[in-house]
Amino acid sequence: MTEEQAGEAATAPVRPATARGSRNDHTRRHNLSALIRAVHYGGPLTRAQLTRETGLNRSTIGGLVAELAALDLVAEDAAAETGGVGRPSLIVRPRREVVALALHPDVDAIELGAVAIDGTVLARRRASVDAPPTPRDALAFAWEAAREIADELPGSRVVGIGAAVPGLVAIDGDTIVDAPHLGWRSFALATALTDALELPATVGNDANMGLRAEWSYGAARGVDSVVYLNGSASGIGGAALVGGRMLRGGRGYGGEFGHMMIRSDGDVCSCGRTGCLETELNAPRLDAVAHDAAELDALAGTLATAIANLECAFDPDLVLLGGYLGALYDARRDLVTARARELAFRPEADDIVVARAALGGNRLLIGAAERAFAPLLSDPAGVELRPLA
Amino acid sequence: MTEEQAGEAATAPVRPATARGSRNDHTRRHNLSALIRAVHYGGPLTRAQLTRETGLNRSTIGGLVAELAALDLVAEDAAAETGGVGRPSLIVRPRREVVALALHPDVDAIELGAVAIDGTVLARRRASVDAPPTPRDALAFAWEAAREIADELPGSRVVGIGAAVPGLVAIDGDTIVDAPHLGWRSFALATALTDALELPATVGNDANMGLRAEWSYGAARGVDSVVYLNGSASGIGGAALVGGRMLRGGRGYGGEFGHMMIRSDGDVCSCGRTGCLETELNAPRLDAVAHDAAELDALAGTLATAIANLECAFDPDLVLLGGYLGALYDARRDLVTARARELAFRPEADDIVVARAALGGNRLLIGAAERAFAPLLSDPAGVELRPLA
DNA sequence: GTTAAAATGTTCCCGAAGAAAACTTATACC
DNA sequence: GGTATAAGTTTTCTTCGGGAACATTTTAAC
Repeated sequence: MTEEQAGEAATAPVRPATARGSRNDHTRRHNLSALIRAVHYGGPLTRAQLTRETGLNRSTIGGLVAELAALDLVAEDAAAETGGVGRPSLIVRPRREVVALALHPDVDAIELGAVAIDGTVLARRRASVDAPPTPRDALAFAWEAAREIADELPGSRVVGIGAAVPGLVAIDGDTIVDAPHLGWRSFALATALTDALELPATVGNDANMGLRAEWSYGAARGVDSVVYLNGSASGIGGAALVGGRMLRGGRGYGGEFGHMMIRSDGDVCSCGRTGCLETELNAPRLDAVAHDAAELDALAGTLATAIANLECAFDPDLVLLGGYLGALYDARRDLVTARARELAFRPEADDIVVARAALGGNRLLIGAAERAFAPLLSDPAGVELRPLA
Repeated sequence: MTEEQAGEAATAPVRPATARGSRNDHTRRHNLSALIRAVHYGGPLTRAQLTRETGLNRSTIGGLVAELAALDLVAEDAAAETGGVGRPSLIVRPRREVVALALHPDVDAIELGAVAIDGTVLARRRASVDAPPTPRDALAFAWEAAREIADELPGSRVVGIGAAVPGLVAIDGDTIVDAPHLGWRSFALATALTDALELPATVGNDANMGLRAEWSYGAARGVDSVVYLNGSASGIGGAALVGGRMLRGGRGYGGEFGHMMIRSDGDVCSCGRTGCLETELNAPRLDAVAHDAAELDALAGTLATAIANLECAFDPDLVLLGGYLGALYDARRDLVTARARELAFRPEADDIVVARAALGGNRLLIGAAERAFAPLLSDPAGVELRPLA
């Protein structure tokens, strides 16, 4: 409701997705959402800060915070230290009892975590596997790990479960269309998780989840125009934030930068095409040339070419690199940046910012949990939480 | 305010651009905006249709339409033909007296048009030029043509002027950073237009304007995930709609697909890089091979490669081709589509839809006018219209 | 120590906005 | 001409946030 003046936003709203009119209570929902989001992303904040940040009247803030407190989503503490003159403002903090579960099945391990609404990972279970897990394996592990975590975190209330999967996930947030490294095809994981755990479930691509986490709590915090490239055992995952929104595309397959053509006379990729970024610049190849400076430079150049191409398409404020691409970038930081700026089409190429992803092994758990939290953040009063048990 | 549940939208909202709270009158503005948008894009609609479309109560619709009518933005007519039983609903239509001016300076001509709020081009003036016009030329022409058009359209009220420029335009919608074919650099065209015509002015890249027009009234109508490629005398312009929003990027340079690398061993481009799409597939080269079927096939293949790459990045619902790329597509329709599907990374590649842009010579005028209308559409009661005189 | 100033929380009242119900009007169908 | 139906109109009601007045809590000045 406040997105009208997109003067300098990275995207300009054109037509509303739906031309729905708005009723009065939408305003309330929007404002509750703004408050819970503020403390979700910004940590504990005083009511005075919330007043300034939202522009709402302090009497209104009082009412809204009271509602969030009644929902047991936030708690109010007296300020420990008083900043200055005047009555100290109450501190509103998100309650860590409010959690989301996050699942990450990958080729070598399955992981489940409980992430609090303030973004901290409260508990996690991990099982290494010799062969890629089947969906059944993942569901069984999720069920057992969830019970263990429930014992570990008594009194928690869970909003749902999010899963980050290395593969193509349909726009419905349910169906895994194709996860080649896991060998999963056309599996409705969210439905299966809901059946198994009796929780709302959402599934997403791992790169999207990673970028979401970095944007919420990591190196892309608050940056609304980001291109993300992550190198992992399952290839190169890509994602983009366009005007503060995740690029998803019509079917959910947007952001697959690992299969953009980077070299027209390149090698044949596992996907059947030639010269994909993922084929020209992958983990085995990187390992092979680890001690050959010249060849490492060449791979860094390939990365720079990819960055320049993505700059051309997205003009992002930040290019974020994770996994082995982050490692390559660290090894050849100046070369990558300089070459990307050299190859970039746009003027002011010195503004190009490349950085390494910040969140470590918690990234995908946090990202998946963010997806699970989304409905609660959009409509704090309309989502039912379930005791974690 | 109604974009919360992005369940199946092409983008998922993550954090609000600003966490601003909302006051009560925002609701009114939002609903007025929804109504004026509905008739702007959808043409005359009955009040009953508006009721259904917005979900608002019919008493509310009555009040809102009355306000829009008092602002002289819409008029209400009795229904000519009654659809069925019951009292006939009044027809709400946008008033053609409400216009925007649109300017399009290009290498071979300057054009100015007046576009009504229903999207019809009411008047236009065009001046062919031998050499690319200077900004001063464009301003002088705009001033004179605006006076002529004012005489032609007495009683009109104008919301502002939009300009579509072949080149890089800064995110501020004012500065032309670099328009190489015009030879314009670092020129604040919007400011200059406002000074000259005493009207609010906005400037945008021609490809963005073209896609905006096609999305509003053309081949991309209502499709929220679109990639657009337009071939013209000034090269290949690109634009993308991501989740219903124009991809702009951090500085406004997003969507420059004409300079994405399409061939690593390609020719040197005017931008200094090699293998840019614009260099591999341009108008002179197309003309040269017009009668050589094999070579034309090769160029169509290049186009298909570009489409496949963009599919990979954006997963759009539609790839729209304009200018000479539209002509090439028409000449090799099956080949382009088939090859793009073959080269595409994503599954269900048969879903890939390529189409030719629909709006003809009015496209850029309509798109530029859309930009000028934007503030009015967002806040119908808050924008002042000036008599066109 | 007392007092003033400042900043914030709290309470109560107000206007604005849309919903809903009741009433009115206009059309089709019999 | 009577009736059903759909929509416009008017009136009343609820909800929401804003704002003023008052209460509370701290710092700073004397």
